[in-house]
Amino acid sequence: MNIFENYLSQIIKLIKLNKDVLKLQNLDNLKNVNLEVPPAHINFDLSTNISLVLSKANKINPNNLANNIKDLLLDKITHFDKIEVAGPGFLNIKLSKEGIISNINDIFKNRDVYGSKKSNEKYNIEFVSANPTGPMHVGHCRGAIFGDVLSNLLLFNGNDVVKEYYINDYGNQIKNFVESVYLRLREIKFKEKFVAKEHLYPGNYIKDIASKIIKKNENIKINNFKDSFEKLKELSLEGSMLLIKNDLKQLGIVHDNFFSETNLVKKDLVNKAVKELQSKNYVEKGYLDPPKGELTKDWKKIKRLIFKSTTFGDDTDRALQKNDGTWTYFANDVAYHSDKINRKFNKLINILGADHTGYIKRISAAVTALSDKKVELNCKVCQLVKLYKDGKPFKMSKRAGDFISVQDLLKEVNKDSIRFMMLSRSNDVELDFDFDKVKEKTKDNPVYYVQYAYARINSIIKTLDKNLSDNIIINSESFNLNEYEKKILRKIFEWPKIVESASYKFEPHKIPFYLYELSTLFHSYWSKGNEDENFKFIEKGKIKRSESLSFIYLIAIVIKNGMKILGVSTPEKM
RNA sequence: GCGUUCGUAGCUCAACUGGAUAGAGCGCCUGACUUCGGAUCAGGAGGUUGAGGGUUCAAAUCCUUCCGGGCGCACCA
Repeated sequence: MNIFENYLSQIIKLIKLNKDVLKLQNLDNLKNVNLEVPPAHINFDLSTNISLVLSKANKINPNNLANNIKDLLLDKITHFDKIEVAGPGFLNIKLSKEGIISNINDIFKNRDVYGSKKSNEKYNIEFVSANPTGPMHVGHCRGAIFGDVLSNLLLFNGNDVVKEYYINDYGNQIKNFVESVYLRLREIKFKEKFVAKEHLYPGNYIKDIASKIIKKNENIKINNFKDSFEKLKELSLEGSMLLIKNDLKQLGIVHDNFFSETNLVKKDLVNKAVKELQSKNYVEKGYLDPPKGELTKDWKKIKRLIFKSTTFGDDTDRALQKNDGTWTYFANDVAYHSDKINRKFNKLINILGADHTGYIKRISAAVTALSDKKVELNCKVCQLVKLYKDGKPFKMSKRAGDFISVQDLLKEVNKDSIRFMMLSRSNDVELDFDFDKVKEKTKDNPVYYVQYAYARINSIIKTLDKNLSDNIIINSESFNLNEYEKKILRKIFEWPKIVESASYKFEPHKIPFYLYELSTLFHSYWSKGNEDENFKFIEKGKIKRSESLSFIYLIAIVIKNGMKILGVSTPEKM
């Protein structure tokens, strides 16, 4: 339980007990009451809107109520030292010395898990799921890191999390990919010239995959594409997935499960899923209207199986069968999600690229239908990454094969910078990724700024011949905080709140922002010593005040916990 | 046309499921290095939160109508 939850529950308990004294009849909207960090210019530790919320429901003056609550809290909660009624009726609270020390000790006790909030859900989080037709490019990077960090965040809170990659190894794109490998194989073996056609993959990595296949399978039959397809598909996919897994590994991402679309079809899971939808009466055999937007050439009016996704708010019903009667990509995906439900996950998360926004309604509808509204599917969309180099936009073209791969990126920038940078914006906003900035080792590059704060802390600890895992004992007799330390402490107390809101809305970007702010406070705290001797931490190799030592430790604990969630290293020296 | 998403300082973005005087970084201006590591710090200027209307003690946040940008709109994947 964090500091806010702890005190809020105490406050609410007291209000309930003293309902009559406070002349409150209606306590229905107590859930709207919050306890939070006051704005920066207000010199208090906590702030609550309780009298504003309750005065409305009970039609009484918020200021009078606030004063009554103030007296009650000061009387009953020993950790509260001073309370002021401010603005329209906020209660600002200062903690007593015992309160502060008790909360600090709590942090030292919890250490690695400080900030986590116990939760016990079973999550499946699907991310990356890049087509297995080649290595990853920069565009995949954002969703990959977003998904990984979100997983870390949910794990930090004690949830059960399975990180999953859906391999789209079925359908036309794969066929084209395998054909490209096939032609490269013939190029190597029969010296046939590879003729680049529109539907084929031009990249050099196809050659690499082909030559690896030949090395391992000298006698592979490639006389006829149709006959060798199955075997070749298996080998080609092995090759491309190896590339992708290597890219992911270098970014610090490891999936728990790779789920193959082909297997889904082989195991007949699609039939089963469609039958299940049919039994629930969400499928009909009928005609779809032609698409509304631009005219499409190949549209045909054919009777086919249709999922009635409009029942759940989709714009139009969706086809489960193609013209030739085989299943659509969507039908397969329905089966995949049905399988997730059958594996007893109660929370599903999909991380998608911006170009899949239009897909969310139909797949959510399918999950709702299949689970009888019991399982929640949350789709998070990562907007585009715009690359900049030398101040100019850097265009990519996948068709021409001149896209920037994750490998290209890693050649220039380290993993830590990439991860931190990719999370430095909310996922639903486009992100400018500037090659030059991300290489800088200055304040312009926030990852170094945060790492540097941590390294500085370590340099102090080393000077004192101490260890970060040491137990800090706070001497309550002489414990006295200066203004900077009070500011820092409030920030430290805020950490659990940041974790909570980041997990609640699936918005991991709040963590880098917070860590940056915390680091700012630290660098400023540190620099006070440059201006004023009295603020130096160390004198003749010894710590001057035990308070400052405990603060350094607190900051280090939080930075470490935060960076661990981000999957970014915290070097002790830089 | 429909859906979706965004619009906040010159630029790039925050703002904790409606809170107090809307905050950072960059850029610009001023200052601090025989340094407890300057990969840093201190200070300053900079705003009608795209526009109008509504809901309420309280709106950048919710509703509504416009305006503008992104993405999507096959039975493809």
